[in-house]
Amino acid sequence: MERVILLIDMDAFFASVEQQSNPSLRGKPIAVVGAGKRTVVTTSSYEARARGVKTGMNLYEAKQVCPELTVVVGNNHKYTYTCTKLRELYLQYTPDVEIYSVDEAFLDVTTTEHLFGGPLQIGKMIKREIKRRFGINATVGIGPNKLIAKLAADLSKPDGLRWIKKQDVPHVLENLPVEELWGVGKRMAEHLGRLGIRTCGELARTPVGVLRSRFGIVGEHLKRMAQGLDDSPVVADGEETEDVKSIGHSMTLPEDVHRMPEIRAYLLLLCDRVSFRARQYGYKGRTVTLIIRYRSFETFSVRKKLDTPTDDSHRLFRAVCELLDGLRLREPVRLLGVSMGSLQRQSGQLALFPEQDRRRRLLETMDRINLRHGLRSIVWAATLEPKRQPGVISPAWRPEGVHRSL
DNA sequence: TCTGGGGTCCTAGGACCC
DNA sequence: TCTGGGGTCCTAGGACCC
Repeated sequence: MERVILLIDMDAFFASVEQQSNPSLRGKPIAVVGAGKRTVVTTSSYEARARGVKTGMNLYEAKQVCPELTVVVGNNHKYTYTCTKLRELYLQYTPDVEIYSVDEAFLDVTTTEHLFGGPLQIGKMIKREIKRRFGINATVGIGPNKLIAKLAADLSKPDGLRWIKKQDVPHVLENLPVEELWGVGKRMAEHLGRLGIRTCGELARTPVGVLRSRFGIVGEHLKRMAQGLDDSPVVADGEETEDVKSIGHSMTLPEDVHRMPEIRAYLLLLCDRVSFRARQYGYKGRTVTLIIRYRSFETFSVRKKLDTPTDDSHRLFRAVCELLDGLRLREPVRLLGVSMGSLQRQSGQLALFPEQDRRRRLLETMDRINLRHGLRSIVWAATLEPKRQPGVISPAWRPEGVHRSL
């Protein structure tokens, strides 16, 4: 059966939520940012976008292009709450709801659309309900697969509703610039441009052999996308079959640091967060990555593989310190990151040695306290030193309970 | 006065084994 | 003594997404 997929995409989500909860912000150019000094624009209202404010700009830049800009420090709780409520709304139309990010969701309505008068009707109803309950605009894209649904939304936002039917796909794609495709960024577009390929139509007509020799496996994928083909399923929350691949945290420090004890203190904090999350998800990791960004913004990473997987913050920390000790830092450090990969599901077996068992019980106790009384109620003494204001939630965040593989 | 944070996937070179 | 090639694992980096 031909599939019918909806993509619901909130318009300027964080900014819209802020304008809704504070009426004095409505109709004004606003930007939602993190709490620290070294922050960037996470989302800007359409009024701000019209004046040139873009996601990723630092505050100085944003104020330059739009002096009347109102800057709002983001409130994570509002966005996560709204996201959770939106999910409940979507579930009224189909059980196949994939929360793709905090402000985007795919709905597979193939088997339920007839109950509601068709895909466009569902799109209209969802838009109306979102407006009524939350006061914000959403764009709905509809297509025979996720790729086209996403494209339909991108082409009709803000406050849009568009259905690209299967038979219309070639016509829509013919003169569409390749970078409009989901997965084709600036670099790939430049690459294709040098081959004389600028539109999806041109890309679709390029022999697959040419693309494969140039881009490898990605080339075959490009050709399929340019034809509007995409088999990827809508994966409902809780139905994920794939495991998480990596867990990491990074932070831009309030000030550049060069003293090793300070660097280690930040790293212990990061290791604590990473291993805490690994334990919550029930994963242990073997690959440990240390990410460093210098004051000059030069960024690099070093990794090592452990003999056995771990979810213990101090084992992780020891590995990170070994990586650090192997480096000669040439500049003050602006950002530090710790990531764990090669994850495997925790078997839950008892530790071989009593010492490990005691350690595990200690970690479990700390985790319980932190879960009950709020994160970082109890921490290792060495992590107390560095202070940092929380930033705005990443748009890729998903609410607890709908995160994959929990 | 500069430039966030969470991920996934792919590539390429070197080590090592058969 | 000198020659080969395939496969896998590991590490570093980059493109891309929200």
